[in-house]
Amino acid sequence: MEPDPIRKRGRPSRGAREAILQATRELLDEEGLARLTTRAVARQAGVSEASIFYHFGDKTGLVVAALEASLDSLREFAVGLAERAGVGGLDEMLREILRRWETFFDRALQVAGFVQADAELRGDFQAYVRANNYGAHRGVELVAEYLEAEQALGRVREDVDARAAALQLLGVACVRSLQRATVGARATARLPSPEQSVRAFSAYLAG
Amino acid sequence: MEPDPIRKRGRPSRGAREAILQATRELLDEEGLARLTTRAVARQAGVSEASIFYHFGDKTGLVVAALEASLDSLREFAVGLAERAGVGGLDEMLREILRRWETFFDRALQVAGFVQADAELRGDFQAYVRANNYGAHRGVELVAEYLEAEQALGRVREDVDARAAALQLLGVACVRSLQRATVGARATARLPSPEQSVRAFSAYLAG
DNA sequence: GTCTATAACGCGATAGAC
DNA sequence: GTCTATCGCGTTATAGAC
Repeated sequence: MEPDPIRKRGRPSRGAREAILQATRELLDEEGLARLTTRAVARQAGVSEASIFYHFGDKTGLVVAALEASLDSLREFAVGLAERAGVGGLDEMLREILRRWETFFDRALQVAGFVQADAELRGDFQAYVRANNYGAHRGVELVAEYLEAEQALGRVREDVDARAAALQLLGVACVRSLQRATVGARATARLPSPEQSVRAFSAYLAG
Repeated sequence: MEPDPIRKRGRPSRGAREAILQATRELLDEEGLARLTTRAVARQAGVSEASIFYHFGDKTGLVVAALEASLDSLREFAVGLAERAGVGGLDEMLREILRRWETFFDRALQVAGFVQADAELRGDFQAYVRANNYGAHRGVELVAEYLEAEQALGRVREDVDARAAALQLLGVACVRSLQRATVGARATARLPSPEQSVRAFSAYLAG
């Protein structure tokens, strides 16, 4: 996916598609989804606007292609989660879960909120999410499976509701991410720290 | 969009300001922030675009004025929360908290995400939030104060970390709201229900 | 496949009459 | 205070040459 780490300058007569995707990711991080225009992407990638439409059909196709890649990291972590029950400390893993999902929510919130702000876009986006079986419930299920695996190992009390607990844990990450988005990165310090949250949470889990 | 649905009776030669605000709120709910144009507001309110700029200076002034009002309901509930400790069942109150914040997050997520999607807008918005001392930490503090008041009454265990617990509770509301935004209203059924969440949560609080 | 050029449109905002 | 009319700009997307 990243054969050419050199920033594209001039006209890439081959590899325009990759240059466009790379430029899109960069602009998304720097400027945000609302400022992402086909014009800016073309300029950053060193191609013409027409090439974007040739390769991706329309602007939506471009954005979807660029965002899909962002999900890969969390997906990889999440699907292997239950298998790692018993490995390392429980608190350690809970912190890692918090950290991973917080990073994910940073992007998800941006996309979700942007899409939510446009009634027509919203419908299309929800259909896309459903078709790919994305959604918060997937995360809850995977984390719950991990907690259940820990229950089987005796590190989590049997009478804990794993799904409810998983939702609570992801909720902490979600609010922290929202706080960062609305008040700024440093303002997350005004919330209970991840360490404090995990300590309280594992006190509950371990009884 | 049929030609001129005439939602407003005639031209409000007085009360144009109120008509504009009302139209703004309606359009925000119906179409979303991204589709909110001064043109659409003018049409819905039955005034000219120029009147909007006369009364609110620019589009931002209009949006801020309209959104401020949306906060009133939660603010009123939240500041009186601690005083209502001991009133009614604990579970009942937890459900009410969940319900109130979920409604709030439905709007907050939309605004936060939209703003997050524009780098320039983001800075201005964060400054505004800080100036008004808004942010998730306010909610955490107010809910924590309620839980502490319940601790004083003996309905919540003394060794529970009230702030960490408050963050968990609001987190549940936040994820549920995000699920609704991304997957659709009915998809919240794929998460643990508010009742299930409250049951697990109060089992933790009460020991 | 990629370019240049431009069409077609909607936007926020303003000028000036009344 | 409110209107009509319009300006200037940025946007997505397309046509047609090469």
